[in-house]
Amino acid sequence: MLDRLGDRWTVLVLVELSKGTRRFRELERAIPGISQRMLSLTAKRLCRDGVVERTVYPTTPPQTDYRLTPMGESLAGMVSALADWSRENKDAIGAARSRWDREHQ
Amino acid sequence: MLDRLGDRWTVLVLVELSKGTRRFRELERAIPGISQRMLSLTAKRLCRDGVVERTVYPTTPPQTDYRLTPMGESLAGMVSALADWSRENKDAIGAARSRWDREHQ
DNA sequence: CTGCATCCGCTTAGATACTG
DNA sequence: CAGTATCTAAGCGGATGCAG
Repeated sequence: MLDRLGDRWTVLVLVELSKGTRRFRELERAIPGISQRMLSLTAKRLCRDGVVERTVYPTTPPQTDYRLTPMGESLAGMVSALADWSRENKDAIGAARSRWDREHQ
Repeated sequence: MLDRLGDRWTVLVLVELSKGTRRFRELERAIPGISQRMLSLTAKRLCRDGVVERTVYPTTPPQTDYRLTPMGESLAGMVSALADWSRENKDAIGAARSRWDREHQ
């Protein structure tokens, strides 16, 4: 299950959806660098896992809303905590890497 | 920073080290399926990031102890929480996948 | 707008063999 | 025991084109 979190985009999608319901294009714009393909794949997998729910409105142009399920909310909470941790320890990790790289030439 | 957590083995190594100091072989045995190569690479990266510390005893045969740094402890705490979550929601996710697969044939 | 299909290059993991 | 070196195969992600 944790494998999914390593998909590079999954965490970013979860964090964005934790802020509220988003459409496909909104997610794409909110996540710099993600391609349509990866957003589509990531969203599909999250839907399959039952942490994200998709609602399609058959309008023209079509519209699709993505939002977290209750299970997704709880997961996003933990992921956000991890994201906070990484921000807080960003400098310490950078320093550790610099030291390591210097000592190992 | 979160990228590292997606390395598939990183989480397992962190969880194992959260139980206490471990030697190379102990980690290898405790993590089914990991190869020497991946354990070596994973451990090295964690050392570089400053979350794991390595102590080498120049005995024969050689011995190396791995243990979490204080920063590593805090990270391992969050990772363990995620691991617990995945265990608790394992069934729900499995059910969601089965339902999804059935509906999407 | 919201995707899926295809092709392709690159990274990565795994297997294996070898060193100190 | 504690790694490193090399090779190979698979998977992932990006770009592009097309469809509803």
